[in-house]
Amino acid sequence: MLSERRLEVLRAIVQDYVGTEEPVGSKALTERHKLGVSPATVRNDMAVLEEEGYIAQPHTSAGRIPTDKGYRLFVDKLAAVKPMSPPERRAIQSFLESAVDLDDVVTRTVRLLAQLTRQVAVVQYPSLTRSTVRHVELLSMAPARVMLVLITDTGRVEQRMIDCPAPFGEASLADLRARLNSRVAGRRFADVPQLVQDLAEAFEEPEDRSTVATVLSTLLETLVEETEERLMIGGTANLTRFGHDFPLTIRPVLEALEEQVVLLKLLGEAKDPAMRVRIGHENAHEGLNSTSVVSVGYGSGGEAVAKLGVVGPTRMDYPGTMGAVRAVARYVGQILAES
Amino acid sequence: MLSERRLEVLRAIVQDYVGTEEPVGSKALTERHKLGVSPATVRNDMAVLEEEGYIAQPHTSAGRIPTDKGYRLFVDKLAAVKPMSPPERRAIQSFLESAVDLDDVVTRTVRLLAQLTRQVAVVQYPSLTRSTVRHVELLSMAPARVMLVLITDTGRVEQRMIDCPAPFGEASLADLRARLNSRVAGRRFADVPQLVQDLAEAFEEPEDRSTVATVLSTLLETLVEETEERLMIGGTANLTRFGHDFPLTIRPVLEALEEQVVLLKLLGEAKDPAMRVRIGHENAHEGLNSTSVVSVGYGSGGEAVAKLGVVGPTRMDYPGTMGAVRAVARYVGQILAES
DNA sequence: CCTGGCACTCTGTGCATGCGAGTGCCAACA
DNA sequence: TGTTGGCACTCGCATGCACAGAGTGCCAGG
Repeated sequence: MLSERRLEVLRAIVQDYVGTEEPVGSKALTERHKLGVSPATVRNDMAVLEEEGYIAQPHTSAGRIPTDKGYRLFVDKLAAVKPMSPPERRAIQSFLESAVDLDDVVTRTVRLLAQLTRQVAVVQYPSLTRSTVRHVELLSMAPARVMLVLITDTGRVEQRMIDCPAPFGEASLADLRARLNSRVAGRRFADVPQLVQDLAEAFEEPEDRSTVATVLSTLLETLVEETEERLMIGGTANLTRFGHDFPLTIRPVLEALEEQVVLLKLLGEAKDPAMRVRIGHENAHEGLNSTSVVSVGYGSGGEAVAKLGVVGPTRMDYPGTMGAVRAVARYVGQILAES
Repeated sequence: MLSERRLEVLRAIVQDYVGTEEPVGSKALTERHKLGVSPATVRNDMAVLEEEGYIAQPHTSAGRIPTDKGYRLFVDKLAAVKPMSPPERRAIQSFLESAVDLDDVVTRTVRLLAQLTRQVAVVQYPSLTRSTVRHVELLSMAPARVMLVLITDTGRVEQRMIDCPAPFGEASLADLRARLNSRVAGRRFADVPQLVQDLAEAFEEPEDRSTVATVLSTLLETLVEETEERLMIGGTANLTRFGHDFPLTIRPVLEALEEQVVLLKLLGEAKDPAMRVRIGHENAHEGLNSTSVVSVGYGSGGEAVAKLGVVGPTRMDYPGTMGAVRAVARYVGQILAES
């Protein structure tokens, strides 16, 4: 175990490096921080820290910079999440409150996150599977064409066109609509395909209804699959603040940001709503090995319906970023619960 | 007026510079192109071209690069739009055909454009104002809460929640819905607010209906305003191919790309569907002074319902880019017409 | 009007040099 | 044992300089 002072030295190195973007040496450290010891002592400590893999030097005779492992220790043991100031909180809340619909909430959240953290923001749309159904609607568009509209308690609306095998009367459509709603309204979305399946089996009589119900069931499943993964990103201009060598690092990051699949993995397992920090090589995706991802779940109730987070250089202000991410997630949750 | 050969020299300079990204000199030019004259002659021509402002040299004793004015001449007089090859056309068509809904069409179009041109792609959603209404629906969500759902002939679906001043019976809702649809279905979207207004005035009887109709009218107007401007971008990773000095150029471009308003202006006046090329300083937005924008309208009928285009360095392959943009626009139009 | 030749101007590169920041190690000290 | 000051050493980086290469402008001759 590292001594108290060595941890203090590590903390100082991380703080200075995050601020200056330059390798930090022993002398500069003792000048900027009140460590109460001489540069020589710090040098010894640094040697140990380097031995243990927490810091490294880019070249011999240069200062030290934290490694991924060093940042990890910093995040786990040395840093406290920095809470937002009351004015900041008010600003967040009022900015989010003026959103008119779900799209707007997400758009605003992305902007807000990007501005607060000065990094790239990623916000996942509230998951269908973990929302409950508020309303299902069937609209007759043409004799054999029906549009299905789904509305969730998080305000999300999805629609799909259905081509029916046979024309469909307005009366039977109304009947189906009523049965459908009485079955699924208020239920969790994940259960809906099964509920609809049951509904289909309950029919014995007119064939067309049962076939439509079957079509519905499969349609709902694909709908869930397809729309599960929507997300929105913003603040990509902040990538230019990555660092001096950034032409090399920025490209794979931009590429990764265009891959929805990668991003979703990035935000982490959707189950747990806890804040999660992935540092450098802890990210599975290779292009993101020099970035860190701070993500957290948000939701209207106690449970997370989706995730949001930011992507930035490993050299980032972790306490501040974590504070901002957490605060935004909290307020988005509130807004969704109200709407 | 410039002589035939001088135009030929300009064309050669543009082609070489676009290919190599390096200033092109007289000797290299005569080697790579069969101009039939000696380097010295080319030098004289270059001097004239520079005098006229079509080309410039970054430093004394360096080769020449085209100016914005040079590219403009090239695009207007010297370049023919390069048509896509049949296999490319087939690929475009089949890729777009497998889209399941409007969102998917737009997403795919963006990807396609970005891949084909290797530049940043921008696609505007089909305009509400210039579409026609296929269907309007009113859904009762709660006693005094109604959801309005709009479906256009381009497959676009928009919805808004309405808080009614007083509870609203299912019967009167159905009545209103029927009247509404008979009035607006098949009409141009731009006319809808007025039509609904007329509908409201036609009512004399139950007050609630007329108030709801009024609410509807204003709601529709704001809906149009708010949703007019949706667009999607992609291929930002291609920004890294901008050039050596790109850390300076890329930032304002990324910033501009996040400003919807700027982008919409960028695509040009929505009225005319003709292909448009804006080169360097021809772009009003300062951050885009070193980029060119190729945009064109697309639509399901003969008329443009929206625009799409790409943003790239002024040093781009104009014939190829224009060919790709035009082809994609054409096929997107087809797909929309079919759906 | 075109062409070859020539002098001139830059940029980019390789190389030697000097400076400064930072390190590692050691001997001395509490 | 842990801390400290001192000292030699190592690099990275900036500077200065010479040189090659590409390109230009201009001029005289065909």
